[in-house]
Amino acid sequence: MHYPFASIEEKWQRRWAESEPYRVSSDQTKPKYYVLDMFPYPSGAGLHIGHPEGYTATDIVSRFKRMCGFNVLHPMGFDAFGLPTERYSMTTGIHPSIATANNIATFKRQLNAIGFDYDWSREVNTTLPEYYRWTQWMFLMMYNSWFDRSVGKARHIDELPIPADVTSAADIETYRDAHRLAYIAYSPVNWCEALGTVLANEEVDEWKEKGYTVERRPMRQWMLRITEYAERLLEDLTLLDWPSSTLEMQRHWIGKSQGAEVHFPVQDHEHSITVFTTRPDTLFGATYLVVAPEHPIVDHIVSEQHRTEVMAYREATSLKSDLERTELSKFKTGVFTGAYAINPASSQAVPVWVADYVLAHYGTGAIMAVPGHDERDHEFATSFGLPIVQVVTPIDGSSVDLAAAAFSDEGIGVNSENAHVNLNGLPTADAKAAIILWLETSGTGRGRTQYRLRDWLFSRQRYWGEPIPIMFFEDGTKRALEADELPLLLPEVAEFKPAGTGESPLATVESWVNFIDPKTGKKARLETNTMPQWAGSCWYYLRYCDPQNSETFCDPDAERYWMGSTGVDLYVGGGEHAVLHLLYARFWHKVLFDYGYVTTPEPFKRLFHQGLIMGEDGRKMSKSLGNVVNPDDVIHVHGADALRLYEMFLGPLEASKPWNTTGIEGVTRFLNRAWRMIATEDSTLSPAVQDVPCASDAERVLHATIKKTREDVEALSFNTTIAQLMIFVNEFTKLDVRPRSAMMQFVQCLAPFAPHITEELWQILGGEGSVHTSSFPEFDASKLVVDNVEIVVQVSSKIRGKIIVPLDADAATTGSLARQDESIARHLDGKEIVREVFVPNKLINFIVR
RNA sequence: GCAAGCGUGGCGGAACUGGCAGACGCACUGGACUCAAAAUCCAGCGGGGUCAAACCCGUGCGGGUUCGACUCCCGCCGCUUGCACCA
Repeated sequence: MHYPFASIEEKWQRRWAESEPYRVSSDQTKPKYYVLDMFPYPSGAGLHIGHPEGYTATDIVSRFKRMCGFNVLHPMGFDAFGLPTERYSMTTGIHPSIATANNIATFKRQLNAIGFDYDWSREVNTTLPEYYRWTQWMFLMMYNSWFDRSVGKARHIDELPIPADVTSAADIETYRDAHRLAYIAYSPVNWCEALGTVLANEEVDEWKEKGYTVERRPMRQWMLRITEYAERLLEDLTLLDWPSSTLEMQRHWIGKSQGAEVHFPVQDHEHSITVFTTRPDTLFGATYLVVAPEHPIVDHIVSEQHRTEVMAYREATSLKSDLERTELSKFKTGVFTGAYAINPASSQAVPVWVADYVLAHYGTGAIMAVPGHDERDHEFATSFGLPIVQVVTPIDGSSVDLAAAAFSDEGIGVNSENAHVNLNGLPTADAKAAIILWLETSGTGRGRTQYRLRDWLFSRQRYWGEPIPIMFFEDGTKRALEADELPLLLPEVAEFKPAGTGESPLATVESWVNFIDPKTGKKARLETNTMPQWAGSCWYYLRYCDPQNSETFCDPDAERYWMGSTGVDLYVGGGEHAVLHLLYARFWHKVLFDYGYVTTPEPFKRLFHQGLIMGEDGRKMSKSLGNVVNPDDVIHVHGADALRLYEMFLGPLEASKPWNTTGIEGVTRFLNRAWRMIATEDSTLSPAVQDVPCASDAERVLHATIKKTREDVEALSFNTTIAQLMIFVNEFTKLDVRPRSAMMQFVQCLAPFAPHITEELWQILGGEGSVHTSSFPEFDASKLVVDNVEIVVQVSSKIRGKIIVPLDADAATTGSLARQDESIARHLDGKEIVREVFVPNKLINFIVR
């Protein structure tokens, strides 16, 4: 006999839609709690079973916090720009905005069917002009900013000091452009000549498999200067209550390393090659240099004799994907340029090579190779017969065979001496300091901190994204739109095919691209690149605080209230966003912070990643494996409350765990038992429920349940909360007469988990108003205290019995009671007790000989 | 290769700060109810051992610390995730 979940859920969802009990209050006198989900990309496939996991978790927390007296913000929205929709439109001809609207409608229907408490009046949709207007506004904020390293923060571009020798208007603009946080650069992209388009990284493999050629080609791109924030992004990680693995990943992604740059003059040229190294102490062992194939100096220094070979190598490199350049190439390749550079420490002439194991975008794009003390250089030197010199020896004085392998540990300097500096005998740390001092005094280099983090390639050659609000005039100058000219709308088009020139489909919309600028009267052409999908999600959490505002992205009062002191109190989402989204959003937030638009240096105080729900076979759910579970089906058979409860009961929120179809019957059974504990089959109050006081044993279970629910919900440990609620039902079902007040408090504990059945039971019990706006029950610690406790008795650390003693009995009392126990007496018989270990209310241990 | 995390019954998982391993649920077994089945209720359910008990073994493997280790330390093995020539 099932409780009537279908009619109950339908009824309450309808009532909630009408009465809006979850409408966010603007009452700022109450303490706020901001709990946020990572908003979904509304794909055509609808909700999958993984979505409700994190969403149920935040829904439970939001309902719990509301019942605890907080003003709760628990919003939802859609991150709807993106490639899949654009590709769908290319094949179907349906406009992306139509497809997006349809998909969002499906998502909302499905989300509402699960009974989430979103206030839909605060919904955001990144593709609506009222929203992306502010995304563009923030882009312009960065465009109009430079990073003042002396104070470590962004300032308006007008405040950028212009050097005295920069005088012409054009030069000043060029100088400013070189400092803007949003700037144009020529950056390599995946270009496919046959398709006439730029491909996203994730598309490259797909097209290569189909036989297309994809090359890395530098193209004009917008970049965001996130690297200026590297140090702050790294340091402020300490302010966060995040999973340690995510913090570690962000640290690694930022990749701070200390070292030095060293200038190597090139023989018979004016040029010198600057390298970055983290082991400047090995400078005397640098026997050759390697520059990245893309390094501009190659053109200048390559000898005639080697030019053909070097250029061919460079060409071959551009055809390799990043993957082929790294993982798949087992052997290092490279070619000699014919040029030699002077090692400033040893004064030796060393050959300059080009090799793709050196990355153009890291450090200076050139390295000094120390094959004796670096594995990669060793491998390369061995392949090409380059000399290997030892300049570091192990601390323990043992000898190493550098012909066989590099010695890359720290150690003691050897063979490292010239007229001015001597590293011999110095431990690595001291040697580093000594050589950096010499580099700086001799002008051949300097100490330097390097970050692995790269500037953010911020443009996409796509239609379905935010247009970049910049226009270019025929005279080569450009103008950014003013705030009052936003939003710059996407034009309505019927074709989404790329322009064929590497530009976005927007380039083909003549009426949009070319126009007369009303402010200057000049003929202008709009930027045709659009922003990447990450853009909209960089600030959506701020828009939820004040979603309808047409004057500003978020009213300062609303921002201060909802984001003040902690930022978002709890942010739940998949671990796949551990680096990019969370790093980008932190970056934007810091720029906003520099201008005082936001109150906190960090947007998300506490972060939690829900684990993956796997298929019943333990493998990742996927259509091709046929192991996908559809939430609509589960709701149809078991109800939304059972779905919610089961997803939370499956295991710890952060763990990945397999779905189990019979498992959900367990929670269904629990809900049925809870129903029968309180109500009859006719949905009236069970005659067993009466206005009687609680017996003390039952009362202890009740208070333990309240305590456990309060504590475990805070800790997001929902599976153990549910286990306790099950214990409650098991205990109280045994009673022939069940106190009404205990039943009501139980219903309140269950309410955040199963909002529909509890609302109905609350009504049956005669509760006032909605259970979800009632006050969460308090527990009384004195009701948890027991008179007697069971104590474990061990003899020589082996459990030999259990005894009941009064609470807080002392060692003497416990010891004598224990000795009276028959089994204990037998084990102690004829033995000498050499020691007694006593833990109050837990155990007593007799150590015997 | 580097980094982080995880290994507990047939299964999902619990176990505070080192103190009764296996809460809760699934599956399974037996019983009650039923003409029968479903549903429901009751009981059992790590392995060995015993008529029953006593007792022995048991948290990936090997060692260590401790009166006492799932928990702490060292070394392996396996799995998951992320990064991947970052000089």
